[in-house]
Formats: sequence, C-alpha cells, structure tokens
Amino acid sequence: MRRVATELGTGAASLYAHVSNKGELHALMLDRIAADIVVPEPDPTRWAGQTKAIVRSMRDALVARPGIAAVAVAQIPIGAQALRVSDGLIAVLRAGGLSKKVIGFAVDLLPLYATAIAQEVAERKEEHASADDYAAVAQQLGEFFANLPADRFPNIAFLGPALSAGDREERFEFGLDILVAGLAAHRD
Amino acid sequence: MRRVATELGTGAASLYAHVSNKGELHALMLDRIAADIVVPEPDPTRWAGQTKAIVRSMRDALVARPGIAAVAVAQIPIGAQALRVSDGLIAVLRAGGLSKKVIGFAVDLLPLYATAIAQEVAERKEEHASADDYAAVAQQLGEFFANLPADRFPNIAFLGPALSAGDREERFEFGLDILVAGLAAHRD
DNA sequence: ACCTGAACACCGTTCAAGT
DNA sequence: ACCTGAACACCGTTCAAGT
Repeated sequence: MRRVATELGTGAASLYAHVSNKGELHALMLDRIAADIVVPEPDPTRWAGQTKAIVRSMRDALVARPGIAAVAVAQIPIGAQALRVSDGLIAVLRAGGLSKKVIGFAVDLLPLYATAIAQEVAERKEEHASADDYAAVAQQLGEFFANLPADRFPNIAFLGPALSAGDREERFEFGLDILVAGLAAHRD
Repeated sequence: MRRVATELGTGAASLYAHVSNKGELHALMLDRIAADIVVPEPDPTRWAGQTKAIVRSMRDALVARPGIAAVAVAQIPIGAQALRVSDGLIAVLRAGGLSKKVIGFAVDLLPLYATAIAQEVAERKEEHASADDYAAVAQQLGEFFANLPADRFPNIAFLGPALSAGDREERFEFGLDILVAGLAAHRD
C-alpha cells in the first residue's frame, strides 16, 4: 500500500478512501490483468488446442506481473473480465462435448494450474533473479540428484537425468497435455 | 521469526544462530512435514489408486499446517523426507509402467497440484475462518452466478448450478482423476 | 467526499555487546 | 560458540484533523 501510494504521489492512508483494504485492491488488479487473457471463438474440432491456448494466456498474464499469482490463489475471480474469461473457457469446453459436471470442475482446475505454475515461476525468480543462472541452478540440481546414494533412493537413481529434464516451458506444456488428455478421457 | 522466538522463550535475534534466514527455517519445516506423507509398497495392479493416495497424503500434510503450503510453492524439496516421498512416488509410477520421461514430469506435476489445492484451502480459510459458513459462502456464490445476465454470459448461464457444484473434497478428487487419467493416457 | 500526518502494532534482519 | 537488546528499515491500517 505504501509503495502504491508513493507511485501515485500520496501517502498510504489516502488509498483507503478508494479501497477498503489491500485485498480489495488485489481483486481490482487481478480483474484488470484478466483483460489480457485471450479467449478464442469456439471451434468443436479444435477444443483441446483452444483450451490449452486459454490456459497459456492465463499463465502469461500472471507471469507478466510478478507477485500477482500469489494473490490470485486467494481469490474467486468474479470481476467483469474474469467472468468474460470463464464464459469463454466454458464455451470452448462445451464445443468439446464435455458434460456440464466436468466443465464445472474444469473451470476451476485449469485456472488453478495456470496460477500454480505462474506462482512457481515468480517465486523462484525471486531467489535467483537473473535468468541466465536458471540453467546453472538446474544443472546443479541435476548433479545433486545424480550424486544421491542409489541404495537409499533407488527410484530417483533409476530415473537419472529424466528427473531434471526439460525446461519450464516443456514442463508446463506437459501438465497441459495431461490435463486436457484427462478431460478428454472424462467425456461421456 | 518473532512469533517462533516467543514460542521458544527467546528473542528473534537468537534464531539467527541456528538458521541463516526465514527461508531456511521454512525449508526445514517443510521437510519435517514431509515425514507425515505416506508412501505405499508399489503394486502394479493398483498404481493409479496408489498415486492418488500419495497426492492425498501430500495435501493432508500441508492442509494440517495452515500457511505452510504458500511456503512450499517457493521451494524445490531436497530434504531427506522429501526425497523419500519422491522416491516412493517414482516407484509407484514405475510400477504403473509409465516412461521415464513421463515420470520425470509427473513427479513435479502431482506435488504441484497437492500444493496448489492446499494453498487454496488455507488462503480461503483465512477469509471466512469458521467452517460452518463455508456452505453459506458457497451458496451465496451460487446465487451470484445464477443472477448474472444470461445474454452477456450465456455459457455461465448454461452451466447453471454445475458451476458451483461439489464441495472441496469432490473438486480435489476430480482433479486427481483428471491427472491420473491424463498420465495413463501418456503411457507408451 | 476526499485527503493528510502521525501514530499503532506489527514485520525480518543486523550488529555490537555480552557469556 | 551461542545468546541478547536495541536498532534499522520496513509493513497495513486507523484516526483525528483538515479541505
């Protein structure tokens, strides 16, 4: 609140004439950010790809503002923009032929995934700020796993490099694949 | 740090003789908590159920300590207990016949889900502390969606009560179903 | 109705000083 | 080697006082 106020050229106390607390400001910020999320015109033949595109867009909108993902977890989004996105997501899932029940759950599950991934990115970025040493940390972690006692952790040893394979993007896309494949499997 | 120190009968400064900062304390706490997570003896015929059981156990361990889930997002767990759990999870997924590549990704994705769900529970609990009015809030939210203009949000309107159907447990189990079904679909 | 300065009740961390 | 009190640099929020 103090930093926001400073940015606006006032004191923190002045903000309380416009929002009742930090939570309300967060909710307003989140809905503004939701305006960036792109929802496509539903196409029944491409529902899986369209669903993925929406979740990607959600993640991008959150990742672009470090810190906001942590705020998103605490909120059920009911602003105008959030409703637009929810409606668009439901439209795509309907086009995919999913049942009402599955859609009702998926409309929570998919944003949860986007938020969790975005938060992970933001939180880890805090630790080792520069993107160049992300690879260095990843390699260091790989070495740590490789040097673990194989008799105590035989399955970690079995997995080997596969445990730390792939960058952030690949891992995100894998999760997206899993989720959409799982939704497809739940079609009646 | 101040509260922990008070609980221990000292001042906050004393803690810095044992941990270098709050993050290190969090890491230690997280590994302690991981001791509660139960991993079964792998049974190839029941890998899906066993995978679900581990994720449930992860969520339970986190939900039992409000606030710790938010901490878990920022950390790659490499303590002794976390490694035990990872090894056990990999063992079950191996028994399920998943490929190394899929296991390597799944060993991140499944804890991410447990953590995200646990955080949601903790964060929302802060808002409306008593569990009795959880149902009240849920109903209020259902009414809010029901009263939305159907011409502006036709897909939300189409979904109707399905949008807010199911309690927290059902929604968690649905996500678990989706994830495990998605993993099963990725078997080569 | 909106804004302000000052204060209140908090934080995590550091550091010189103690044993 | 371990502990301490005091201080530093922060927080979000309230409230009487101003316009």
